[in-house]
Amino acid sequence: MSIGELIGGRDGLRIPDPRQTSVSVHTYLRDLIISGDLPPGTQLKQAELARVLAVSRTPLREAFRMLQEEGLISAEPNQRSRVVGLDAEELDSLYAARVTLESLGARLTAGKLSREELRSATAAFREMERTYKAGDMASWTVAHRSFHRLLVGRCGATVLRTINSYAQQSERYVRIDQNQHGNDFSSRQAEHQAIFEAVRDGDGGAAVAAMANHLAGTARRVVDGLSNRAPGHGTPCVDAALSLLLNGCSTT
Amino acid sequence: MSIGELIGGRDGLRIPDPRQTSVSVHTYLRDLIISGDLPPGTQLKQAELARVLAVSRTPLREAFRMLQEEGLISAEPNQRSRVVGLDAEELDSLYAARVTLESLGARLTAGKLSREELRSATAAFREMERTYKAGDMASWTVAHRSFHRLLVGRCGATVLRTINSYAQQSERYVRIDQNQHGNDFSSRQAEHQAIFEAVRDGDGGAAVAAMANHLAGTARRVVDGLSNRAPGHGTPCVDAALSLLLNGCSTT
DNA sequence: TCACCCATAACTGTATCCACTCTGGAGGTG
DNA sequence: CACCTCCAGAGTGGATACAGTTATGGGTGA
Repeated sequence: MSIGELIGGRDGLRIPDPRQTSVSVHTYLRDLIISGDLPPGTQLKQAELARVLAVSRTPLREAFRMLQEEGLISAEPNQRSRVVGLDAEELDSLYAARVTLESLGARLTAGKLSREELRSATAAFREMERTYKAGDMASWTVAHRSFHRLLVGRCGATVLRTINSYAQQSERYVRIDQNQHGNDFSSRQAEHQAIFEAVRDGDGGAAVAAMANHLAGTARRVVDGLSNRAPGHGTPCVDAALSLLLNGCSTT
Repeated sequence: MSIGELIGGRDGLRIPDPRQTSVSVHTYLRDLIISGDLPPGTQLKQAELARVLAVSRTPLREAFRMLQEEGLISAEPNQRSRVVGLDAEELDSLYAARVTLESLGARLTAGKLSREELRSATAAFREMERTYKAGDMASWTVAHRSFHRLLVGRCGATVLRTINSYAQQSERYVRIDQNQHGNDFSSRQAEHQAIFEAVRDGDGGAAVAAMANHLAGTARRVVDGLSNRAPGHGTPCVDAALSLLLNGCSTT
């Protein structure tokens, strides 16, 4: 399957600022990978992509380097880059780190959000309900992303970047989750509400517990879904992280 | 201060594989930044750097994009890139994440190292003692890095990449720590030993406790050292992370 | 002394060229 | 028929030149 065919139905590349074409290309390709339009294993040929996107190879190669640094594509010398896929094991450890980091982020953020930020979080929460009921999952994803980002907003720029990167990585597989378990929305929304209230009220412990349980639940469903086609092996890493966050290191 | 002068005393750029000049340039520049030879705020001019390193701008710009993705340099359109510096607050949150992630890594690795890996860790441990007594801090850093990496070796490729990135970021500031507190080597080495034994014996809880305490101690010294020139504000993020790892989320 | 302006320098993107490497198929060999 | 070798074409990586745009810094005038 050629790249031109794969992205044929999508919106084309937008370059709002011609001074940073490589950034636009990077964002565009990242979205293609995260959305699943470029499935794992897809070969990315520089010349073909440059022709399809109507940019030269120079900014394209810079975008490749950024994607490579994020772990989304592979890059071996003189070999075509490929979209990287995660197996169940890797996804388990990724989610374990995500559970841990976002829980820490929620704890560091608890009680520190401004009135303005709290209002934004509430708005995102309501937007999630609205878009879900309307079946507009694309907008739901945007609101969901914004909601989670606000609730870990005080953990420093570097850590925030990592959390975003992990969220993007795992978002590729959440799509599976959404399709398979589309009807337990209300319980997930209740989890979101619990996180929000704990962070709003400055209860760091509750924020950690709520965030950890929420993400661990997602992780279990996603990894299970991925394992349907392969031998399932559970989520040992996520379980370890969850136990660590809830009970501390005393319980081995 | 020009770049030529800053790196004049150092070894030049080595390009072992001419097929990946950009990777060599990336590694070289990263080392320069981490070592402090390029202090925060240093302007990086593409043309000048390309001339000094005897490479063209193409691989140089790819290296810049990778450094930017790692948060080591800033990149605004049509502006010179600058080496990014961390303030005490950002360093605190970075270390909080590092404490959390590496403790998780140690837990996931506990009891899973092969005999070969355990031997390598022991060798690195002894090398740290030898090089420290010999005053060869460059070699000590290499051994120390290797030691820490081995003890979190089973936490998945993505997380391992993050841990490495964080370690590099903070390594820039540990140098200060080494100079100021060079004489408590024995206690730090005891901490290293405690981590090693817990991981070797498969005691996940002890591994977490040992790793968390070790890194938190380093964090406090480093942040304190950084705050000498600025108003000190302690390490609230690291303290929160440490409490979370040791006691779980029940204690707020 | 300070504010402003302009020439210079620097960055970005594009295009093109060349060297090197890898891939995949044709053809030969056992 | 399976396997190997070899080679042409495709692909990547790097160097260089050029155009357009912007920041910078020093000189000038108030």
